[in-house]
Amino acid sequence: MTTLKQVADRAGVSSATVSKVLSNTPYVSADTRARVLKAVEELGYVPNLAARALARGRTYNIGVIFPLIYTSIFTDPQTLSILEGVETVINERGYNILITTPKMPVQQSDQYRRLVQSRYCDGLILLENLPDELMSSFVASHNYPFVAIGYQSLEDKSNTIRIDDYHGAYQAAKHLADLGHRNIGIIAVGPVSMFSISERLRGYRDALASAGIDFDRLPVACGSFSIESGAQALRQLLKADPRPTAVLCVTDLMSLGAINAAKSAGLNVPRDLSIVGFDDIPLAIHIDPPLTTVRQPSRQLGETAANLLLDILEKKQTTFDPVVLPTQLILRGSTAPVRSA
Amino acid sequence: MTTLKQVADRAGVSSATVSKVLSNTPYVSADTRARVLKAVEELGYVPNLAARALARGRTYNIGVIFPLIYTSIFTDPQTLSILEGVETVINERGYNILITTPKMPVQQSDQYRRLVQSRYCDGLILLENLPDELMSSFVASHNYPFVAIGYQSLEDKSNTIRIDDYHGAYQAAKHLADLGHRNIGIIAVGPVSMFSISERLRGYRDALASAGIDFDRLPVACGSFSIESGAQALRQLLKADPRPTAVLCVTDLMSLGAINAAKSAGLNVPRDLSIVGFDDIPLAIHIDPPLTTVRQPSRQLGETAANLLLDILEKKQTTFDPVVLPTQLILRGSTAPVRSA
DNA sequence: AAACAATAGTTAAGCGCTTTACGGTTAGTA
DNA sequence: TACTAACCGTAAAGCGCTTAACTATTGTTT
Repeated sequence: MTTLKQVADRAGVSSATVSKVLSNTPYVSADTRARVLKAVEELGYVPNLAARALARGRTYNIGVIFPLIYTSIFTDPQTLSILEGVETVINERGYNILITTPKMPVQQSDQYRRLVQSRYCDGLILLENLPDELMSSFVASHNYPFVAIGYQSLEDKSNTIRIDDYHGAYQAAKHLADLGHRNIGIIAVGPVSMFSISERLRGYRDALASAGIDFDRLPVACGSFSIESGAQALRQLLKADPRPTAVLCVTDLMSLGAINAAKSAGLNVPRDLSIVGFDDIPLAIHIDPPLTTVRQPSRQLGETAANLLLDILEKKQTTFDPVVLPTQLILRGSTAPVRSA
Repeated sequence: MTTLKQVADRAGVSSATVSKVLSNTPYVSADTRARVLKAVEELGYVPNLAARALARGRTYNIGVIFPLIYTSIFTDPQTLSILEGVETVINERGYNILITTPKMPVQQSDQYRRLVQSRYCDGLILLENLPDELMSSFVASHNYPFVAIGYQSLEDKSNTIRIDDYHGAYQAAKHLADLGHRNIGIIAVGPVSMFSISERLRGYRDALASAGIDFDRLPVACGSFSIESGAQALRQLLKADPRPTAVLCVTDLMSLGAINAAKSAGLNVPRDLSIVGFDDIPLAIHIDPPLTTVRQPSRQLGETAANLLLDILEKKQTTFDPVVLPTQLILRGSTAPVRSA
């Protein structure tokens, strides 16, 4: 392994000078600079990042902590889009990305604690969606720079970025109400409580209330994010009396299961049953019927989070006010007006 | 931030002793050990990993390099499963995982070179699937420990692990031939050439040859991994004369598109057209009709790769012979006997 | 021509940890 | 009892890099 010293010897300068050249510090003559760069080239020198990290007090690592809830984050399209956005920005801006997916309870995860306490990263991006598993306060108490994606309950709620779950859900529910549906089944997630899901449910509730529908009298079934669990939930909802004419589903993946189950039960979607999802996963447009759903800018969420964190680290700003990205109702073929009985 | 020195002072010993305690070196009295651990506890001490890395010459980072081909790796279910397997093992065994998805051409990617040359990781896991973008030789030339997932062209082909694309494809094609299909369309991927895809095509070719079918006279269309591209490819195949009665598709995602397109064209799958995929993505069982496909143990691929790499790093072994994991044909509803005209 | 500023490069002190070499004890053995 | 061997703990060097502090040179200003 070539070291700074070897480059310095070859270029006939001190190692401090080489360091200066490599970090673009001013006050190095063009001639020296050239000699140094030549030596670097010839020796194929690349700085030892561990040494640099120690000396500079910065690792150029960004930690990404995405707790796994029901399933691996690697099977959840939304989380992946976020991750994709994060990865792009972090790498473009010259940092490394270090991923951890601790199991619950997060606080007891070795990985998690190791990462936070060893300060092996310059900053952290947290997926903060579980009221019982909040990381921000712990991380903040270590004076660790971070950005939380989701909801968090620090006093000031700063450094948080999320999508507008509430209004997205509101629109979805309003859409069904506008189509004349009154008897609407809900597919939620349980028993683990998640901020985003609660907000979506709150959106449904308020929208339906505006249409004179009492959310609390509606049939509710809980899934666990998977397609299959959505199918099961729908089967359960179909037992309700009177049978729902529409279903609000808090995630797209479960909507797929619901549509399958509805078809298997001999129902035509949307004629007999309208279904609306949430997320707008890439697949949503390819299923039959194409899914009416709420689009959320997941990739942008990741990009923004990463950019904000790096801006903070690079002192371009200190903290930032909560950012809320808008959602959008996408009308496709899985919803239709209620048929008069 | 608490340092070793502070712990040492509090425990009334030298920092060397603290270091010994923390690394379980023998010859420390139970009493001293207890005092040290107490001080560690009280101060909430956690070692600075950058300093440790510098002193030990090991970072406990494992780099994962998955080049992005047509799309982000974050949208490819197979890659994700591999990643999931890798992540699980790496974290369980106390390492950190550092992910990079360089754009092509890989060799010119800054991220890629930075990671390889700075030796910031103890070892690398490479997704090696592109003949024109081979990384192993470059990495090996840096004396960097690595494991390649896929196909690579180092002389000895050691330290490679992959699935049995050839036999999986062979079985898929044989299945169609056994059902009486003679006129079979192929949905491949192009124009970028990939080892795994070539092997699958070779499997098709040999199986069909055994059944007396000349692969070269079969209609072929190329997609680009996405669902939509699969749909387009199928539309193209349907123009062939005579129209194929079955389609072999090199990936499941494109099979989904193909099924959709077939339906849109008024064809019944499998009655009018049999379709068989490759991968067995989670969704395969949930579509209509459920997809006949070839299952590959992607997660296990990732786990094995990670375990082998760590074994090498921990000197449990040096190199290993190529590992080939078996594939399995999964019969579902998208294939049926050919109808006599 | 004196005073100062800007430029170019060096020295040396760390960053926080690991580890070798070594001194001092204590126990075991002949 | 003397000698070895196993223990326990410390001092100090060093991993490879950065960066203040410093010297020396050249250029600029009045």
